[in-house]
Amino acid sequence: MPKLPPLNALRAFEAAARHEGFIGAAEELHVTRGAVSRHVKLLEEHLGVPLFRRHAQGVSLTEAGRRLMPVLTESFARIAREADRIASDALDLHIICPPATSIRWLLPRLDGFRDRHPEIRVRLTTDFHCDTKFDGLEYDLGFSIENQPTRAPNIAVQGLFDVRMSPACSPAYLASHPLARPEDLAQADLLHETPRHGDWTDWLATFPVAGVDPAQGHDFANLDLATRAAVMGAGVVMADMVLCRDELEAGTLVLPFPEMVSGSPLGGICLLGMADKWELPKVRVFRDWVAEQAAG
Amino acid sequence: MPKLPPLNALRAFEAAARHEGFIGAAEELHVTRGAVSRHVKLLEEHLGVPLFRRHAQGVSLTEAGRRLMPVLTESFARIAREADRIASDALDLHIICPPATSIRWLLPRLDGFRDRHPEIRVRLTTDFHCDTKFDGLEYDLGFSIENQPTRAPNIAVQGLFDVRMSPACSPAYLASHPLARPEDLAQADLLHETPRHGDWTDWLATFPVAGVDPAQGHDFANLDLATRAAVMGAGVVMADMVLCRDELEAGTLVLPFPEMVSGSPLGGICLLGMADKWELPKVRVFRDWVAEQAAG
DNA sequence: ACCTTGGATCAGATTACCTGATCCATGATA
DNA sequence: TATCATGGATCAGGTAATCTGATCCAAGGT
Repeated sequence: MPKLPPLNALRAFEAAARHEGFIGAAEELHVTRGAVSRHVKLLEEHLGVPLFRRHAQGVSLTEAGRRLMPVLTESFARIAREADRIASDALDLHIICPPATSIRWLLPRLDGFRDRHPEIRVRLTTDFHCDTKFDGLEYDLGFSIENQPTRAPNIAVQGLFDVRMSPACSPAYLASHPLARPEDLAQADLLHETPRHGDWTDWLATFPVAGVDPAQGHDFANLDLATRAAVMGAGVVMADMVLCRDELEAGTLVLPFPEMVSGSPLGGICLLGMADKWELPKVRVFRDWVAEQAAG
Repeated sequence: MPKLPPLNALRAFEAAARHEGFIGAAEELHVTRGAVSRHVKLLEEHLGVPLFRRHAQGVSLTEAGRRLMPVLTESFARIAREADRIASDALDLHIICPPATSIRWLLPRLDGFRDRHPEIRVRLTTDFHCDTKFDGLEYDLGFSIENQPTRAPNIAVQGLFDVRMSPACSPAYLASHPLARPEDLAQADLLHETPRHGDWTDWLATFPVAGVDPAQGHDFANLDLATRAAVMGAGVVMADMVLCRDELEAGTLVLPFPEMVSGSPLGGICLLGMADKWELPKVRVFRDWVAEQAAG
């Protein structure tokens, strides 16, 4: 098992070797030359070999020193580079967001945030398991669909907008599959997102409709895909009023039962963050911007 | 300019990451878990990112930790490996010796030393510039041809044998180039070693012979090559009685003027060493063995 | 012969580090 | 469900490693 020499002595030696003198190294390390001299001597004693030849003007490497130096220079540079990258990543704003919210709501607006705050580099991770994954370590903020506002005391929450759902389909689908009454949904193709798979169940809990099997229909990996399938006329999706606003305004999706929009029971979209980071400038600024977007 | 985090903290983190826990790391580093905890915390503060996720049983790496760990593991291993090699080389006995002495005297005897002291690994460097190169840093002992026994006070010297020189040639050369009297050397092909080029001059200073031009003849990179050229009948070499003993005993070289053997003025072969290492076991043992070989 | 440069060295000050005790959260055990 | 075991966090206090700053010394340059 190879043993590691004293690391600070290695660093002093490496600096001295690079500067070809102890004074240069001392300046770089913000210590006196005596300290560098001591470190080098310690390392030489540890290894049992002289690493420098001392002459009147500076020092020069011995064979042993010449072998050791490049290893140290490269290793230290590699460590410093990686540590720097990690530290600078920590300055970025890391956000995690579920797929549909990410692709249909956040991403289209994010350029606006970047324009307003070019100094903050936003790094968005789109993943379904936001709420369970969110522990404040990897991510500064997380989007989540919550109906219980209670969480661990160190997690702060900021509500954005309610989840308001209603069945939606393309005008073409509506023409070929008459949906005059809610009961007609029993014959319709229901479109689901698989990970939650509760959208239809939740809505039917609010608006009980006899004869509709909430398990029937097609499954999609996320709500965005299900919605796009609905636009293409594949069936009826349980559409979120906010996330599907573009399609509803453009008329590519229509609501057969516009009066039957479920409200808060299904929960609301909110932002999660660690309580101790909640007021960091980068977090604060993003929270304010998101709140503004959600209101507008 | 990337900045290097505290190195001891990096080492503690690396060990903790490898052991997936602070206790294992603490044992490896021979400290308490509190110390490891402190180091890791320090590093996390330095980088501004958590490196571990703490749970009840041990810890697991965060994204940042997962990026940092392999860099450290590899770098430290590389440093430890090289440092170990350098340290173990320091245990070897490093000797520097001029070419002719090396090839004609030391090397043939060295197996005998290895047999007697298999625990000492001898590393022989054959190089002309022994005496100037020898500073006790790269080499533990150096062979040198000295005529002035005074050196720096920190250099110890041990005489081995005198340099005793006399012209020598092959029997065939002698037959075709009669060398009845020293003056006949004026017509002979003199064989020189180039780096010193003083062998004939020195000998002629002891035995002045009218008409002989010490610059005339052929040059060889070292005395061994010149001697082998003489054996092949190329001319007359200034042969060392010790280094050419084999050829003289076998009769492949003969001395036209056996009574004209120069003595101590040309100096003697000796061993050089740093005074402070002079009595190290490995040095002592080698010195004794060389003295024995020189006497025998 | 003088001065400048650059490393070696030492006593004393300072800092970083380690210890060892205690606390706390979690998951296993009964 | 209470208890225990495990493993990390934390803190005050002591110790050891490290740094400072003065001084010394050797080697080149002028």
